[in-house]
Amino acid sequence: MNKPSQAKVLLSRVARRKVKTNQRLLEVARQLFSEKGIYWAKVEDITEAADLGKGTFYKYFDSKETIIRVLLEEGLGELLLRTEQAVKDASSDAKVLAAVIGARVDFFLAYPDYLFIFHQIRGLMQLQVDAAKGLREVYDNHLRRLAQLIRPAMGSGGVADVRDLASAIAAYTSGLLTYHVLFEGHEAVKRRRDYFVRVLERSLRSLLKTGNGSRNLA
Amino acid sequence: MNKPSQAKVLLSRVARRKVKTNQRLLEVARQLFSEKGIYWAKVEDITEAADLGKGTFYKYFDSKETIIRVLLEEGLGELLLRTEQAVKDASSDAKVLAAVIGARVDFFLAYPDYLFIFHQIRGLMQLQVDAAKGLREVYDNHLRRLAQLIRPAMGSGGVADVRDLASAIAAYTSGLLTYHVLFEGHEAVKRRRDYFVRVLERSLRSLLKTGNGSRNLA
Amino acid sequence: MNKPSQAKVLLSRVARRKVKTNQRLLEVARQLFSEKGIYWAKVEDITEAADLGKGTFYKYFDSKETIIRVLLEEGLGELLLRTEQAVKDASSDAKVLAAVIGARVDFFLAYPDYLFIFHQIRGLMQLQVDAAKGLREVYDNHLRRLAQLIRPAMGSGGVADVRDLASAIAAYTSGLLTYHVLFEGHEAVKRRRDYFVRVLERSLRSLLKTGNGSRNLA
Amino acid sequence: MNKPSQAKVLLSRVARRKVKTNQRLLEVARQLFSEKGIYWAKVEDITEAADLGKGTFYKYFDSKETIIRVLLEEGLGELLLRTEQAVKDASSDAKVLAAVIGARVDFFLAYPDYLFIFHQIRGLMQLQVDAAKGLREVYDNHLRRLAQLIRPAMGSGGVADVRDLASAIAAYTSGLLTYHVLFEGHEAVKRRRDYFVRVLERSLRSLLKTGNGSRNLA
DNA sequence: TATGAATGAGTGTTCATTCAT
DNA sequence: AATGAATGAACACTCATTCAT
Repeated sequence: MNKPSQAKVLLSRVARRKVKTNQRLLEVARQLFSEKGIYWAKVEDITEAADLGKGTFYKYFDSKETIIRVLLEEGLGELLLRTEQAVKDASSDAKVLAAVIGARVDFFLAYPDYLFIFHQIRGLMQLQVDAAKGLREVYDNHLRRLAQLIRPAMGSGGVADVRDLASAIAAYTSGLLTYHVLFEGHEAVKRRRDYFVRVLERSLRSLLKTGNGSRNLA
Repeated sequence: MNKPSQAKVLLSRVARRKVKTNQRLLEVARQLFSEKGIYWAKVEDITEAADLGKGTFYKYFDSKETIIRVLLEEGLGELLLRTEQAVKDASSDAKVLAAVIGARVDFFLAYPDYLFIFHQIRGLMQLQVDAAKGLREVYDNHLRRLAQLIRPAMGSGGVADVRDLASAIAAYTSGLLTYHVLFEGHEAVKRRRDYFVRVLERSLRSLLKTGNGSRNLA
Repeated sequence: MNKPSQAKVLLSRVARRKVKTNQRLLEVARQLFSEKGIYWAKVEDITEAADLGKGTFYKYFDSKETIIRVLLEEGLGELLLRTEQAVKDASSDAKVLAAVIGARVDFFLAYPDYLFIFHQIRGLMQLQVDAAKGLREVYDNHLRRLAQLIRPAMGSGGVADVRDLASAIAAYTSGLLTYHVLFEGHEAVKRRRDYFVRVLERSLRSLLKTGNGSRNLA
Repeated sequence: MNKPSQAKVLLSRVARRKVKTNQRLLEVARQLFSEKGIYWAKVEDITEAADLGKGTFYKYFDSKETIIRVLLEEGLGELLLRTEQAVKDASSDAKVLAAVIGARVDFFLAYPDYLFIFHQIRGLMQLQVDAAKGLREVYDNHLRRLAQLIRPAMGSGGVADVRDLASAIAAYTSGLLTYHVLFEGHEAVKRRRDYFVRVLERSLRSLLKTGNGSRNLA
């Protein structure tokens, strides 16, 4: 009765350590990718900043590409979580869009590194390059889930596909914020948070009304 | 009377050939940078696609970085040219903004490759990387000129600096189009050209009215 | 009591290996530079001869230029060490010059590769080429130290500057030996070691007496 | 009677022009090789300095290696010519050595570029590199002829082979001058021309007396 | 004949990844 | 598990040489 419990405690201590190392690598990578760019940030830069041996990196991630994908997954995961909560909390269908946008804006204001990383990854995804394959899948999955989330609240708007609205929400929000954070700084944007939410909602509603007969390229 | 003319023809034939090769390299680079990304498109990819020897590239451009900058310069140059014409053609100050936006939208619809290249370059510019230095200079110069162009037509709006409006015009336009061309395709966006001009004008005017007390980071 | 010692042994094994690899690279480079010339000996030739991967070279030396400089520094360092010892051991001021020359001759007979490498580097140093910059600094530093070493023993000879004598010692010794080792072979020169010391001393003393009103170009 | 003469005149004009271009290339190459070094001076540097097209170089010389060899041949040819004259002018056998040395010193003072070029070429010749083959042959030929020239004047000295004396004359002279021109400047050495001749004669006579049982490596 | 645009083998260097310790 | 020394494929770039004009 003691042994197993001891083993469990020991294991969980090791396990906790592993989780911590994993997170440290991800955090450091996020920051470096944002500062220096995905290609210019070297694996060794990451392990050095995380105060780990270079080999350790490969104990946690199969490759540099993998950590990029994991970072994308984590970011989009957290983003979805917040979006889900926002949808739940919305008092009416009419307020869902604003709530969703607000959640996403808040996410990027909480993790501005992700703005620049997502900018780079969006650039990557559209390239005819192997590195892009896995990323596109992750991103598409996020859009799919986002679409499911907002579908109930959307009437039969002009947009043929809620999926298109989802991708527009994603693109507009991070596009707009990337630009403004870059030029006005994180703090200034934070202060005008509500303004940006309003602008985005208006733009997206306008998109909704117009309809666009788009074919989704994804 | 024949000799000199012949010589001239001969000379201009060689000269024309050089100009053509230069253009071919730029065109091919533009396409490959757009398709595969600036990082993944190798110099040899470019020369191969242009059906030239690898060394030839370096007769025309000092380095890979140089061709990226030249491409940026050329693109922004053409963009400015069209913008200038649009401002001249505008029948009133009130129509200048729409004209400018229209010119820029038309540019990107004419050279969609530039959308993706600019997206990448904008990503590059903000990085703390040597490669970014020269590019930022070129881009800033463009924004400065754009600001000069629209200044006369702008009253004293809420935006402290016309320069901020200029950078917003640049960022909003290519940001919006990048996204829509990617997801709806070039043709679909072309058809809705006027819609996008209207959307952009409205967003930018809204920005103008709001004012933002931004500090320009550039 | 065992663990730390084990760890220490383990660490020193790796450390020793590193030192060994470093030395192997330097040795191989010294030999190849001497045999094939600094220009014709390629980095890959060196790593191949050292039975290492090409990338390993750059873990130990920043560039090919660096290993040349390190080789020069090491050679001149050892040369200075032997010269210092010789000066200390000299029983009188009058014997210092002969002792210094003897030490330098012995050095080159012990490491004949350095004769040819120094010949090349001296050629390099005088060129108006970037590669020469760092080397000249190292060499000048050596001459400066050599001058300090012999100054106490030198009266006020006809040479305005002991520094000039130092550079003459350096140049005459390796110049003469380079030629004779090349034409008579290492062994033959070794046998006549004392003869060369005498010849060099006489030539240098003659230089001293003459005086030359030279301006030192270094 | 007219035609051939015309043809001859025309031909000789062209021929003269060719000779001139040839000489210009050689002169420019000599200077650049001396200034920047044989490897660092590019073929294009030479043609550019000579104000010729790059292709023209290859109309006159098969390769870069060829021009180096021609330069060596020309230099050694002129050197031999002057040496021959000096031997002829010598009033007695005893004065031949001094005359030969004087002629060679004067040559290098007239064409100091050759000092640095010969330094480099001597370095090259000893390398186990293909580029060295042809050069060694040219140099050896010069030494052979130099030996023939001085043989009559040499009694049966201690040197087993006059050939060894010849190579010593060649090496000592340019070795000593290279060093002194480099450190004291061309002008200073010119002023002390007679001193250097005396020093060299003494050193070489000392070599003669000693004998060395050397095996010639060439 | 003179040219210089074009070439591509060859070089130094980088960096993601592996693996012995 | 953690490490970091070692690796080598891959890349940007150079330059002697060729050849069409």
